[in-house]
Amino acid sequence: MGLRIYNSLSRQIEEFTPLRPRKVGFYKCGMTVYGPAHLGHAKSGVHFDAMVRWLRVSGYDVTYVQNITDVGHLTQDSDDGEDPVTREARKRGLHPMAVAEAFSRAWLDDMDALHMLRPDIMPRATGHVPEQIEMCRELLEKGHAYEVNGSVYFDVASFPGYGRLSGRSVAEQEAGTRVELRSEKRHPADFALWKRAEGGHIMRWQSPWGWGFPGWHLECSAMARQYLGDTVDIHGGGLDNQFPHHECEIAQSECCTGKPFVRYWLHNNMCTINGQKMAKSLGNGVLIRDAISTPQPLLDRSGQVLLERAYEPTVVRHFILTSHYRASQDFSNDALIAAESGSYKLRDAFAEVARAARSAASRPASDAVRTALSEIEKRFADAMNEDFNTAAAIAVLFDFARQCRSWVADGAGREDLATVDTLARKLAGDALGLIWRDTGGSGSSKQDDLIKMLIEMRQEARKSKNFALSDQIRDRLLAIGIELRDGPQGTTWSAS
RNA sequence: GGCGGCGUACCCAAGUGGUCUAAGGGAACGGUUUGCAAAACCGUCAUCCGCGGGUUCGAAUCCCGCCGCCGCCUCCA
Repeated sequence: MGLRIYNSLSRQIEEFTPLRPRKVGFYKCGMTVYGPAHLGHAKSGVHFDAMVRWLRVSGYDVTYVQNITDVGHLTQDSDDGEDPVTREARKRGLHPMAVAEAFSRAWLDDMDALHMLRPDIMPRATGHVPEQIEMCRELLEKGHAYEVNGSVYFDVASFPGYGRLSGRSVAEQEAGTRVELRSEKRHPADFALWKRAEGGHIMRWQSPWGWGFPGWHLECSAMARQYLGDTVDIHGGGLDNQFPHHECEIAQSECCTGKPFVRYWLHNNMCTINGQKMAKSLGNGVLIRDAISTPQPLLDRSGQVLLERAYEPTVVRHFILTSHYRASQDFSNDALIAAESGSYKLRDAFAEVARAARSAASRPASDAVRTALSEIEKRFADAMNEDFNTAAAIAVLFDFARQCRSWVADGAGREDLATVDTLARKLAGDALGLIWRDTGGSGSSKQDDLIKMLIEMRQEARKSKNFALSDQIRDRLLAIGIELRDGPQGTTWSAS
């Protein structure tokens, strides 16, 4: 069975067929770099990362493009308001590009921590101004845009498809929209392709219409076209960007190229924390960097606990993947604790297989193991192929982990265990990006040797029934985060 | 006001017409194991899927009504 994905455009699950066989052009709306990334960015990023990983594991040659918005994204509406990057720069007394640079790097750090694959191309809006001007020019030429006082607006009335993605009609919207006075636009739904730069505007470029800067929506159309061609296979982003951002992208791109812009639109749902929307006004936003490294409990503005402590990045990732990308997900301390216990169960089972694969005796490969593995792989693929059901895929991993334990306990041979280990790395690691922090025990460092020595001393104490001493060794190691585990094959340990 | 989504056990969360007396995880409880623990393993844990109707041979899954929660419509992943 091949991949089936939910297409926001048709509102149903469709079989996935890329434009060119085995090749996928994947564009994801990246972030606007005026602040550090929060858990919402993590949810979106992790889910789209899992999709790209799965496409690649499935044999597709994916070109993954994720933009960085560093100019043009206005805080108000398309013809008024300030660029948030510029606003942040003013607050900090920095150049806007310095702000963009700082938060771009911070975002890369967060992505890396959560084991998101770096996009193949991370284009920036400011680096593609000529392309945007060119697109603007084409749209004017084709009669889909008009210029007013140095700004260029897209003429929504010229594109009958406008509203199809988000299920709105321009006429309906007019009724609910606040009356826009003193607007230059012909129609309230028209949006800016190019904005005239007023007096003190720092981020500005020379254009056929004078000094100005590009509108937010235009960058994605221009950059997607630049790197993926007129039609991209998959375009992803947050549900909150479905309207107006994606709607506007479609209008610009299709009017410009005359071709369908996107074959499959994918939208991830939003997240909440303790049942509430994360909002600046509530002071309950949780940054990725805090979730994975805070030394103390995270509180909201009213002193309520958001997260008791930090969680390993892979635990955060695991938690995100236990819900579907189109479902909303609530972050809470309890939920993360539960995810942590479960995630470490997988980690430990797979680590044990890897360990056993190095030490087990050689033995002819077993048909039973081979059959079980292909069964696991099939169930996992079925889950992922059904609109990237990562939650169901993780459920398969738990079954897999249980079997791993029993193979090791039953003394499976080195060859079988190596095959098991390879599959575990493929499904958990390559496909889902569940790559846990090294818990030690590979036996190569001085610390490992020391712990090994203490374990041996504890064994001596236990043999001579000196339990006071053996327990003391165990307890004191635990106090510094090293947990001993006694098993039939001896004692293993892991460091937290 | 307009548009859309959701409500599954103590918690998280899959499943969207029959294989569902509902996956998986966490917690809890009982047991095996252990010098004692931890880990691991086995077992128990929703006859039922917000509530009330309806359609159907058959519904958690479709339709209608109600209640509750959330999102979008202005920037947000």
